[in-house]
Amino acid sequence: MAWNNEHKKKTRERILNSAAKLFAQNGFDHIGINDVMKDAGLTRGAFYAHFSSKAELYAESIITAAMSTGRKTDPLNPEAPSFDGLLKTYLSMEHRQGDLFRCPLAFLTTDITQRDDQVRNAYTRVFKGFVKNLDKHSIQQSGTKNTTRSMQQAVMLIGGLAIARAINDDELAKELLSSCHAALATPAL
Amino acid sequence: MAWNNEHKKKTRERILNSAAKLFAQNGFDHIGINDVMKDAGLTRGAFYAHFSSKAELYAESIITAAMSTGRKTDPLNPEAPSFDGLLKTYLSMEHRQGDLFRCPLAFLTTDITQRDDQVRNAYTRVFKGFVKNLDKHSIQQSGTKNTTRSMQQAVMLIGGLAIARAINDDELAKELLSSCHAALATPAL
DNA sequence: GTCTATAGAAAGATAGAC
DNA sequence: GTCTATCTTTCTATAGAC
Repeated sequence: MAWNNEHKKKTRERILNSAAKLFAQNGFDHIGINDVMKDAGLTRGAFYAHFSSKAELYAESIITAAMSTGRKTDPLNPEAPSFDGLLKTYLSMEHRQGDLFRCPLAFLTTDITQRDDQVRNAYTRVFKGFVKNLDKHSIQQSGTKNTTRSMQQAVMLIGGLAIARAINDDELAKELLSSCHAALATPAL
Repeated sequence: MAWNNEHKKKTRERILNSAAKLFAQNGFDHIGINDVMKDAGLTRGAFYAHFSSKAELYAESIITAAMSTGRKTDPLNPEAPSFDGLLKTYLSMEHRQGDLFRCPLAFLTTDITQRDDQVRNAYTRVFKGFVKNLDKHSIQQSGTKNTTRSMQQAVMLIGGLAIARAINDDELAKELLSSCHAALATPAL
């Protein structure tokens, strides 16, 4: 019984990690339950022993993806990079590519709009956490918290990356990402 | 012959307008050719007399949607609003709702990432035009052109609206939109 | 819990009548 | 050019064996 529960939990996590990766890269509609299960080393039929629907998996995978990239952005985590290190990483061409890490806030922005409340709640929760982390960085840097400024910073990061991913011109994407970096690195924002 | 060609052109435009509206509101995968044709007052089978594929229709509909909202943003158009009027309109809760107008750059940002080059080229072209219009506003206002700043402004507008549409919390969305407006109205950007 | 098999629905694209 | 009918594929979700 204890072993079974442990095994089920591990399997569930494997499914979630596969889902977080595949959904972020390809969007909800282009990934089937089959794809996720295959990536996790299982088959279709086993899915419903872990989740009740594809939408539920999607919502949970957003939280999973956010946690795996978000640990690196919490300034209270001793392993987290500096604010400028965060900017460089987040607004990099590697992040745009999405092979190693992918923030679901930027990779799934408009994908979320078409989903049910279960999914949109998950996205909203992750966005609030993202802004809260930027608030913490503000406090560390300047001693003051300014949520308006944190939201502007969030838009510049998430929006900049999302647009850089949409456009089909690598040079323009580089210029766009570095423009966003410049807006955040100077005292402007 | 002349009448037929004129009629075909009108029909094609009706299809494009329906597509621009439905795709922007619902994304590529949730709108079928059937939905578009029904909205245009026709049926499925007639579609392929006008377009060769759904992807081609999507690419063209992005240009159509951009033109219908973009005329209002070109400062060289005498009917266009002031820069601050543009900010207010673009970052409004009505635009977030999308009933009257919808900028495809913000409504389809991550949707584009999954499509073929035909579609991504259209999006990229529209984005470049958007930045160019912001450049023109800069010149009118301050006499100097600053493309880096125009890109930052574009990200704040497009990204802010896209995120406001994704989150499931009207109050937070209002706060987010007004934060973006504040960033653009002050001399900061 | 995981498998194979399948039901049932939706949608892109084509064929052929008018 | 537009219609109806259809081919074909894809995918969610369920049933039942092990």
